[in-house]
Amino acid sequence: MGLFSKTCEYAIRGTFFIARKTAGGGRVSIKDIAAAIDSPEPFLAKILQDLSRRRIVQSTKGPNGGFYLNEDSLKRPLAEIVEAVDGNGLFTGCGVGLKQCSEINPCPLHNEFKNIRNQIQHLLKKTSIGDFNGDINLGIIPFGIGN
Amino acid sequence: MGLFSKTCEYAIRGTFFIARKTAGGGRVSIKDIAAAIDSPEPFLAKILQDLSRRRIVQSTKGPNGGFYLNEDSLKRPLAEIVEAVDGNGLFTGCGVGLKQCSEINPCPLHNEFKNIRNQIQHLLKKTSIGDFNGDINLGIIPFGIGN
DNA sequence: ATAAAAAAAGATAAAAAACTCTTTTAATAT
DNA sequence: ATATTAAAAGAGTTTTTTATCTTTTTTTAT
Repeated sequence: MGLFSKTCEYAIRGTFFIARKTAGGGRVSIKDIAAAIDSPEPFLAKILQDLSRRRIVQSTKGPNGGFYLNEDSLKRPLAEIVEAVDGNGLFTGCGVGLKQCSEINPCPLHNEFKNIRNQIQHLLKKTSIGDFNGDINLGIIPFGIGN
Repeated sequence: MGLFSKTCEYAIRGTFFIARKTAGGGRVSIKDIAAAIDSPEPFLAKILQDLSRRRIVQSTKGPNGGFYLNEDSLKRPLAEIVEAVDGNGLFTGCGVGLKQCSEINPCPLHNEFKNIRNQIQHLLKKTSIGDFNGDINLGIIPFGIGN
């Protein structure tokens, strides 16, 4: 198990790919996204459907349709995708699930976990969906051939 | 989803409880452990069975039997429980599952995730199962009534 | 030796996550 | 208007995780 569920990883990778691919305008189809980010197409379709309902990504049907991102969406933090898909379990509660553990009565590991989780949250909040589109990423290519 | 699977949380809580409860000698039964750490008894039994096979906890059958920890086990890092139960997915690979991402060709988030995961690993490695038994924990009580 | 206690082992069940397939709806080009 | 394209919606299926139940084995006390 990684930090995120598989569903969430697909959601992040898919959204990053849409951002990059449609940076100059246009749309990209589920088929193309799925192929590029190595995810099962119909499953990804469901995930993006959900993100679309939540206005995290945009889509249109019909010829020349597909997924894209508007300006607002590009500015959204990664944290919104993670929260939408995995909830906030990564950021809240006791790290080891102790009922009696809280801010007031912290378990011995509480503050250390809290520190780590705050860092995760900070990273996901400061990173926006559109952050890695341009030359900013210094030649690093986050996706495979055909990106 | 938190950092760990539920199975792993039960394993950690259970082992901590065994450590504390048998610090002065003796054994503790699954029944008592399950009640104290708020986990389903037969499920916890399976988990501890597994940890027992891996020599992470000790057990004996029969009257006055139950679970306990020997000196070696008390010194083991929490990381061993986590690895045994959840594997090393939390510490390795790309944070968002990018195939093309690696040390040599890192994705834009690679190093930030790596840093966070190293911290998690360090915390789990430096913390031993027996660490929170004595006065060390400064009056903090990690378990409920009857601990 | 026998009975009782307690974990180990094995087999099964329920719930959640991951994944697939089919039909419907919306958009566009002709 | 019609055909075509592509996502949305809905209804499954499969796999994994979480949880339960029953039987067996081991240990101890009597």
